[in-house]
Amino acid sequence: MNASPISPNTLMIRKLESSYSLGDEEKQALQQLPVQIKSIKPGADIVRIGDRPTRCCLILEGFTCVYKVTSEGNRQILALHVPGDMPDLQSLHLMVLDMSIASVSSCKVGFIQHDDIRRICERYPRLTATLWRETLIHASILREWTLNNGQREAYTRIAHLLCELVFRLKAVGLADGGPIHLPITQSELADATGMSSVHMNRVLQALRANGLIKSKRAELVVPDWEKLQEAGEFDPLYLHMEESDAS
Amino acid sequence: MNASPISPNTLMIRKLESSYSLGDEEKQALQQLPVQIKSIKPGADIVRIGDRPTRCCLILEGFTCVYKVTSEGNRQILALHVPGDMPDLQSLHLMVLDMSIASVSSCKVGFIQHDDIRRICERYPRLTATLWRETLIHASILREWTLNNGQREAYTRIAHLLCELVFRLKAVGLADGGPIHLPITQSELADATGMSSVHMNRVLQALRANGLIKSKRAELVVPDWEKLQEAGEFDPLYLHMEESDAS
DNA sequence: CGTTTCATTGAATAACTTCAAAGCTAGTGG
DNA sequence: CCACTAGCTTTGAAGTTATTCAATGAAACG
Repeated sequence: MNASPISPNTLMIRKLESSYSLGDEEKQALQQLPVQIKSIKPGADIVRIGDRPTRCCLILEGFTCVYKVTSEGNRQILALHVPGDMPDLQSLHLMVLDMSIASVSSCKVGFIQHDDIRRICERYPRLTATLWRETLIHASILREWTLNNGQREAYTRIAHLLCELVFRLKAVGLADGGPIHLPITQSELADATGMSSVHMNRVLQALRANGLIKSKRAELVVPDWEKLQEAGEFDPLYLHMEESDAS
Repeated sequence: MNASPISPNTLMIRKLESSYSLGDEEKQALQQLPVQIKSIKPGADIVRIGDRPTRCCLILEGFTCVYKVTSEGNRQILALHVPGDMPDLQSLHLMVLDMSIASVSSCKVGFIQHDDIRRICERYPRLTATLWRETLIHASILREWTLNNGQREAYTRIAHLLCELVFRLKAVGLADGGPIHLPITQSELADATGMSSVHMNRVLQALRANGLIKSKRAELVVPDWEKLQEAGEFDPLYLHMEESDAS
């Protein structure tokens, strides 16, 4: 289905380039980064809170999530990542991980050594800026999530989350008008939006009843994007795509 | 009360140094950054969503918050900042602001031109790392907030938030064992934790009844830190203080 | 074909919100 | 110095949203 013939490095470059222009030298440097590829089963931890990583990960196929758990055992999903994302760039500068990352679907992940990244960042400051920017965009997305979870009622909240996912998948070519492969359970969506899975189920039914989505298992269809966007109060500004920074 | 005789630059350096070692050259460069100081009334916007800032701000006195508002007009506070914090470093790399920043109390803010920061970052890559790190810590704090708001019940949630505020104020010398000057209204605490101000009021009363806090107006006393910490399930790992990165 | 995981349903309960009013406190201007 | 005002806190009662528990149904996997 996503039998992508492109290399991990090319995927990364395309993603970074999609919101920030890169020079030829930088691209070549990225192209030569060693990437260690690993396949991961659904629901497995990739890195854990408390770890002191010596490498960053790059999502190649499938979905992953960032999460934390309270002492009562309640899980909050803090981010969902799609192919091209680098979820733990922060470990370049924060020694101890303050969150865990797990696979949501079965997926392929590439690992890049911190040392390798640091080396090319020293040489190409523009690359530093690009990676910094990537972490800033993740922070912006989390701000929107926090607004969403804290201030919007369940119906709007879920519509918003679905809008974001579809939008981001479109950006990496994993969604067009047709059915979207979205292997995320209702329970996981519930953990991401801070609600119970029972309520998630009921609200999804309401969205379906209103014709905003069609969904079964791991497949999502959005018959009317405008309508869903409106229901979710979705404004993609916070994703910071298509900004050109010529400074 | 906080008649701090130290300069804005020194405050910034101390804050950055408190979690990351800086060389003499870097410190000197920071020391020479031009800072434009401005006094701001309570409840005033400092920068607004949609702006394209050409400078960053540095909190010198008082409290500020980052917030976003839904189209229904509900406000979510996404961060609270204390003196020494730089809330919008992100604007160095994201052209359009995706959030607003407002004063919570009356406060003093320093403004530093992007160009000036970029100049010294180019020259001292270690400084780039330090500022990047600062933005990453803010992101980590937001993750904890999102976990807190999404998964913990009101009582625990508020205890947690209060723990964090006290902890961060201690770190910049604005809290010792005694009464803490905390000019934040219950309504603002409610907006930060995603609950109604009425409920916030009732839960604060419960915390007081249990002897975890004493509070009136803009003053907070924590009679038993251990107890409050336990009630809030507070573990300061996510604040990433006292990490030494000698790499 | 059995097992597991995920989705769906109903009913009872709990947590929290909303609305509306009243009480406090600090600051303001006479 | 006092009365007034504005903003913040507190209270009660009713209503809503969402949770929990427990069970059933449906699809995927080996």
